[in-house]
Amino acid sequence: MEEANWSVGRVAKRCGVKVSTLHYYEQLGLIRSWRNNGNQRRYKAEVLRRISVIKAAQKMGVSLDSIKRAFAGLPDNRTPNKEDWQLLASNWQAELDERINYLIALRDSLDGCIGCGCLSLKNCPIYNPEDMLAELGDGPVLLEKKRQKEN
Amino acid sequence: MEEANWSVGRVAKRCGVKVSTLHYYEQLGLIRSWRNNGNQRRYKAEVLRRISVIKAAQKMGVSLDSIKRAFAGLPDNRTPNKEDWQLLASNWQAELDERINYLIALRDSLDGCIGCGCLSLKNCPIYNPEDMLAELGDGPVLLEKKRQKEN
DNA sequence: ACTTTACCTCAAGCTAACTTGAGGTTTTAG
DNA sequence: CTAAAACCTCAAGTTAGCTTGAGGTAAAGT
Repeated sequence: MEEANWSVGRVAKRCGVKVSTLHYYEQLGLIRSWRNNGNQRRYKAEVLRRISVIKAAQKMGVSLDSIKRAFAGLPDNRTPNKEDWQLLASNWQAELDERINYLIALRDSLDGCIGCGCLSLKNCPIYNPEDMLAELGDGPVLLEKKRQKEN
Repeated sequence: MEEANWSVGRVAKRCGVKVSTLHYYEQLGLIRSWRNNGNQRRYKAEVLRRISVIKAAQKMGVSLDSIKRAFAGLPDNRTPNKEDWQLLASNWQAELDERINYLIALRDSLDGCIGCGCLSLKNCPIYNPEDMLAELGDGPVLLEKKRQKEN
């Protein structure tokens, strides 16, 4: 019960996730632990921040895979510190901005459609797949697509 | 090749979806067809609008299940006409508004975090699960939750 | 007529992000 | 010391929204 030494159960409770989720994250390489004599997982307090960053990113619609790559890009694969966090967050924020803009665009064309009751084959911006909305992609996956193009 | 009589392939091409997607939607009861002599699916042009509504709703983050229930709520389970569409769209738009607000709130607290580099256990609005973001729920499922409460 | 598309059904597979369960061990509380 | 609570591993199940494949039929082009 020392401060520096967390069991899965405690971490889970503190972070509001299930133990199985922590197992899963560890399996994916998102968090790390060492084992005590009895083969039970032990964590540094650091893991709490790491999990919080994961959860924050997920709320933004970032995939675990993407988060993993972001972490991997940090020097020494360390848990994000202030500066790291700022960098990650601003990247994800850019993605978030795009998603918000996409949704706003969608909402606005919807506005038009509600006004006009259109959905006529030719004119409706929502009806037609080839228009401006299409260019914006599928929202949450935007950053992914860009990254893949860059490779 | 008459106007009133569409094959799956034609519908798929026109709507920019795969044939298998149409099979799938039919299986879910989202669209309907009848069969010709050779047991092949035939559709009314109506189906195009229905699929467009589905796709538009999906872009807004509405689940197929939710869409199905929305359709089922229409008189006679008909394909949404202008007025129906206006009703559906304004419901979904409300949900969309909430999601946008949620994301904007998230982005803004992120702004703060980028500025302060916080993520201290006590203060950060993103770090703590119990704060205002939590109240807003998980975004895309908002409408679902509400509906379930109402039942 | 013939050949290439297009279509059919049904089952199984896929991805993400987890959860559940079985069978067994370790810690902790009293 | 003992019993309950927490932990362990590994495989399999879950949900959404489709896609893929196998094995076979129908329609369309030439």
